[in-house]
Amino acid sequence: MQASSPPTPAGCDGACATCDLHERDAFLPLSDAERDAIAVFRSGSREVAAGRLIIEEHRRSPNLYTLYSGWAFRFKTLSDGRRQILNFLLPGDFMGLQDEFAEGTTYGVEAATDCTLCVFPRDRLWDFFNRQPKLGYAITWLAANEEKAVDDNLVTAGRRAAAERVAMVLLHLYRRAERVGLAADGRVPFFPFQQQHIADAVGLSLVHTNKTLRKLQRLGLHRLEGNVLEILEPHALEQLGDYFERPQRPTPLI
Amino acid sequence: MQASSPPTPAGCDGACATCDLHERDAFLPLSDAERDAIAVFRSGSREVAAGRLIIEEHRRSPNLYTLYSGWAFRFKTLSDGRRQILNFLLPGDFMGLQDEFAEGTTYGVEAATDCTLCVFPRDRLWDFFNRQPKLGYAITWLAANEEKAVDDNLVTAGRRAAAERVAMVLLHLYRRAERVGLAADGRVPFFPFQQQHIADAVGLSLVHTNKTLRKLQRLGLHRLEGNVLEILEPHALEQLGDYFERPQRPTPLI
DNA sequence: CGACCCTTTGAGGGCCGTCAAAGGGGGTGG
DNA sequence: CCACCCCCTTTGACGGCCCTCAAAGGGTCG
Repeated sequence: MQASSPPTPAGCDGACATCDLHERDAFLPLSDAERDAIAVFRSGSREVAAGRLIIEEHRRSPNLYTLYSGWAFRFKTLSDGRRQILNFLLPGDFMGLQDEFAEGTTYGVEAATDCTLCVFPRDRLWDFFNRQPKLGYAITWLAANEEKAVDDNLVTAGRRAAAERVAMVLLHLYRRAERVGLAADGRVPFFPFQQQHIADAVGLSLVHTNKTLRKLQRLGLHRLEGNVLEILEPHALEQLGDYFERPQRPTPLI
Repeated sequence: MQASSPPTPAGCDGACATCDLHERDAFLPLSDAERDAIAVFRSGSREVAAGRLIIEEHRRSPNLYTLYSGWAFRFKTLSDGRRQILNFLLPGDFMGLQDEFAEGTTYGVEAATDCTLCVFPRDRLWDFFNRQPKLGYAITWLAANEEKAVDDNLVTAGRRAAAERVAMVLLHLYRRAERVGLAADGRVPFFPFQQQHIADAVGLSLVHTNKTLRKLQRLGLHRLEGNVLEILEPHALEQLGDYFERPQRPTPLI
């Protein structure tokens, strides 16, 4: 099941001016001056292997990151080991802001697949805002957008029944993936999450998550086998999860 | 029980230069130029009675707000009426950012007590960022800080047992109130929430929330009667809720 | 005094968690 | 090339936490 892996993404050559992520229509176009400012802000890139931590819980990260390729997730753990996934990270997502303004990091970020990251030193953030208010505005946009995702997950964990939770998270992950070209035609060809991840995201136990996934699959709503996810009945999943979303407009990319 | 109400706060006279919230040491001091910029951004003030909506769900608000006085909360509802409270709002909190970047508002904000708000027209936000990058940075700070609160609530709803949830939310509300002078010495003299609010915040039913509150009260951890909340054993509540937090540093105030 | 809202308590059941163990695929080492 | 091991998935059994239903208690307001 772990055998298939996505085609290795085009590496980031370190030049933001030729960054191919910016070409995608999921993201807002940038002026040359803005690209230059981002290049100045950026200190380099970093590779993190699947399963390793990008940001450690309870330790202040000296860097902020943009996920350039791969899948990751943000999480918190309680002292007895219970883990809650807060939200998922896909290419273009910005991370590390929350602890800019706190005493210490309060969450961790783990790479679900091999990941490539753009690295931004935390201590250049204010200078970046100052030089390019428009990009500061863009970062605020990204922060607000991430909060919306956490809001949705909170409603899921707090108020949805098991089948509703699973329906919602499958649809959410598919749509996020489709938006950045990691899925198409109802199919995520390299779905990187195990059932434990889904359980940790929606607030169910692993066993009950499995039973619920099987139930929805028997109903023909989706297919999750190996690491291929297929959304067979998007409308039914929407209905079941009470989860309707308009297509997202292009977002900024730092 | 609804009889006692807090002393009416000093009204906002409309001049940010003399705003008394800024004097509190919970907030970062501002330069005169910054206060002026905020005054230009601000279009007026608004009063909302307890129980009324500040921001309506699914409708785009033309304004952003800072809560000047009172208690409020942000929430989402599912189509069958189930409601989840996302986070609580106290004086100094900024609201409305999330839908700046979305198609429509995806959450509502309700006043739990009579509230006074500073009103900021949404369409002046970019100009505000442009003129005062430092205050744009401050808004990002506020957004990131609010996301941290939602993160915590998600862990609560997703992974904590009933008693843990209740312990955590009581402690959280007390600390938030204490920080802005609405509580002291383990006592919140005008606690504005009903058990239904607590239930909606932690993801439990009203009945089970009541039973859990009574259980913790019998154990002597807290007292909640009428609209007075007393935290009797903060250390025990921390331990039970696995919820430890360092005192928060001063935050920006817009 | 009655209506209404919120709180409180009890009864019963179902959803979901925990425990346990088998199945299956891939990787590793012999 | 095969055997073994490990990780993940799957299924069953059982129990308990929490939800729903129901109704009484208490305070406030008209």
